[in-house]
Amino acid sequence: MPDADKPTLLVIDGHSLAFRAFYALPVDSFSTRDGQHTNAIHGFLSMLLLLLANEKPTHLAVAFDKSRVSFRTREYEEYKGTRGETPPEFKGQVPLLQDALKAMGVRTLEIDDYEADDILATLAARGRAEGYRVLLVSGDRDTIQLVNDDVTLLYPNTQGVSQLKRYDTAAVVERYGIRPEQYPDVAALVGETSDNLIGITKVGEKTAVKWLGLYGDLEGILAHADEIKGVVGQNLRDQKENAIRNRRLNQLVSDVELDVTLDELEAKPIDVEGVRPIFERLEFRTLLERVVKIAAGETNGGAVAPVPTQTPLESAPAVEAPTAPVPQRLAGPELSDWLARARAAEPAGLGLSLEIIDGSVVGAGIATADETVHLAWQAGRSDMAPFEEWLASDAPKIITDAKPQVKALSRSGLSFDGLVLDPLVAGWLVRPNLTERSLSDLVTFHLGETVPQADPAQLVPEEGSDAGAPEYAWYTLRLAPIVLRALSEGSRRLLAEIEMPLVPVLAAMELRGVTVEHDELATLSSELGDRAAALAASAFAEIGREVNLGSPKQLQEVLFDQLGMPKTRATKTGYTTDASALADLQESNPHPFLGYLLEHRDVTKLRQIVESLDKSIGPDGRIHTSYGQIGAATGRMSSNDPNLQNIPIRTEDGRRIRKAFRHGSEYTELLTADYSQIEMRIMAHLSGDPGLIEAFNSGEDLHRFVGARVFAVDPADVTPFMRTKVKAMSYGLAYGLSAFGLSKQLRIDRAEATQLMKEYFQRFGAVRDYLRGVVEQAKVDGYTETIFGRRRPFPDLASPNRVHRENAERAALNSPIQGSAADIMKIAMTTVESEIAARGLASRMLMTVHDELIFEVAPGETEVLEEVVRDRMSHAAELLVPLDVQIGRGANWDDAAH
DNA sequence: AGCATAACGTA
DNA sequence: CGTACGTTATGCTC
Repeated sequence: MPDADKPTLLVIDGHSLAFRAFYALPVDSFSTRDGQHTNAIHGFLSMLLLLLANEKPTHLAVAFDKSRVSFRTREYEEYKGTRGETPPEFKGQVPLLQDALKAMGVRTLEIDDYEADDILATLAARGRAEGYRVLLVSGDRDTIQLVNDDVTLLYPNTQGVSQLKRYDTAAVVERYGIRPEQYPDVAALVGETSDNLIGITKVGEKTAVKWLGLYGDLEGILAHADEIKGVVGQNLRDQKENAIRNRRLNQLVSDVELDVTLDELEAKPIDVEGVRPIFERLEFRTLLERVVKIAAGETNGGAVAPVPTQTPLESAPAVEAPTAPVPQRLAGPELSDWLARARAAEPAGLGLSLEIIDGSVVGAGIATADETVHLAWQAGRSDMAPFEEWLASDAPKIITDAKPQVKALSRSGLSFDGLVLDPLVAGWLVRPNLTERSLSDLVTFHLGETVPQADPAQLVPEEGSDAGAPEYAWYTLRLAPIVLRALSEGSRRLLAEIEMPLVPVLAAMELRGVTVEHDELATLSSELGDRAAALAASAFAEIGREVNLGSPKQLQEVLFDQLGMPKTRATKTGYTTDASALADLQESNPHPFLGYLLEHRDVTKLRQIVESLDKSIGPDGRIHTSYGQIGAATGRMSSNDPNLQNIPIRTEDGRRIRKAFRHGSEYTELLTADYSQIEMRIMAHLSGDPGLIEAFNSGEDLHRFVGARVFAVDPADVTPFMRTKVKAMSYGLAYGLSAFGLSKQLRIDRAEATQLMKEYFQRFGAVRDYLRGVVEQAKVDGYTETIFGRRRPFPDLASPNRVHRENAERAALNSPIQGSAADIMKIAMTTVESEIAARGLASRMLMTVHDELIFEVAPGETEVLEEVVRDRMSHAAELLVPLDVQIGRGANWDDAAH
């Protein structure tokens, strides 16, 4: 078989190379924010990627020394005894390196009692026997003995690990003047300082090679020791035991028992998703990009070997990233023709990116795989009609971060339809714990390329448009197949049927906003301000000085130093002064200061919310929040600028804020609709628990029903206290509540909490089984899944760190429940919105708060809107239990609550 | 100015 | 030692 056709086995001495890398790269330049040194890992992986690219091994392994002791140290205590303590900066890096290699799918090997070089020797022998071309990488000269026609050694030079010298037989002969298999004899005579093997005094490389030439091998030399004249001859005779011992120790063992076959070392495509968390933890940005590139090369070509590249360490990849085509400027019939051709060329959709200034569209970029068009748009330009028609049609469009662009289209009076994919949303479905928040993040992550950064100084507002949109559209189009491929089939359906249709719905809601009365808020704010000032004054009087009540640091001084209160729960920076700790202190060490402080906290918190809302009221008298569709890892939406999902409701003062939320002047009232106990219903559905299902079908109050079962009494005899307990228990379940947490929350003792949980699970055992099953399944799959196929990965379920692991377990437990509720709400929102449109109603959906929707009602539409909302919401999903929707109406948000 | 932390509002 | 968010003030570092 010609060499080129042979499979290539690459085996690396991990310890030796990592150590070389450690000394080659400055420790200070490679460490994570939390102080973990990474220079050895970085250098090693960088070298590995280079090797993968250049050598294209079909099979791959990295060998490590299992410990510093081996059969050699047992035989000769001083073996490697000259080596000092391992530098502490190096020590911790090896396990992390091994983790990273595992994540990359690279097999690591270590064998008790043997050194990594013995593993190299064994694999070299096996590889040769089985017809492989073998490449060894080691910084240990003993491995020279392994070189032959099929085995090549790559040896790092003094400059580090980025350049490896190739030793084949010819190179060994040239460098040492001997054949590779003779090298151990030379080394035995000369000695090896780094292994603490002392050779024959006055015998250096030259003498040893000369002797070998004369007598063939070490045995021959020793047999003829008497013939060798002079002092060196005498030294040889005196010290021959050294040479014999050295020779015994430097012979590598080529038949170590390994628990792998060569087949099992086959190089696998790199799983980018698996590698990413570890590389991110190590803060290896450029390396990650290189890995992504290699992986992308594999998925495209299907080849095992990575993309060919001569990448020098830490410089830009030699393989040029493709660049976007030069945009054409088209209008009128030309534009029309181009769009027709482009649509035929890209049936899955064209890439689109809009240029937006002050919220309005001023231009657009449209892309196919190899062409881009740049349009300058303004209202009334007739030669833009083909573009406007295309926008309004259901012709498929792909837009990264579509929501703001859909809003801009709407504001500019352009109709829009046909959004089939937003790679930002799709990318979030791939990795819901996202870090990619922009097109450029996605491109770096999925394509391993960098979006050319537009220089702000270069932006020429010529014809009201800047360069950029065509390129963005082009990158968007290229991302599309990659993010789609990364999604499971269920996730693709979720994307197409739930997430994409939701985009224009959220855009419309944001544009509508909600009327909030400034005067109401202003009055409330000043009143709260007065109360805060009075409370602060009272608090200061109690301690005889003024402190900043908003500063935990200063409060700690007051509480623990000045007032001598017992220390509370520790935080990173001291001791907590949070509300529950202060309440505990108030019980154990009553002090008026605590009461004033607690109340001051409440009042200032409310005032702060009021102030921030007030500032957000626009010139139209309305607040336009922004919904984060890719906000929460569970699938929920978030709200920001301002957050309308944390408006107080529990206290009277809080509800006064809700009273400031009104309907617009064209409307008659607000209508709120919320799912009652949706998470419990989802638990009933997912667990199939007969008791819980019966509870929801019975029409009885849920907590009363559950309480009756748990405490074995009639529903009528369930006391409020019993109800409170089971309610806390029920809700806690979905969060992975422990007996400890339950006892703390209910202020009952641990035994009672444990007993309560026991009774609960005796009656509702399927719930417990389900919750356990979720975590177990997640440990197997690595992710959880909602009813509608939304996945969320949980790498930490396998964490050796108990705190991390148990946190992941609770999150995994909760995710399908919270996530399914989010799925249902998203479906409801989309269907309600389209039903309102289909019926031609003027009423509008304004807000969502996780399980609640808020509408403003147009004159005369109360009944029909209520019917539409109730119908669409309750039929958003068919579960084993009904989805109950509660509806309320009123002049403001508070009154509309039921 | 940018960042982390503690605290706290909602579902 | 209960999940998921966003916002704020404080106090540190740059």
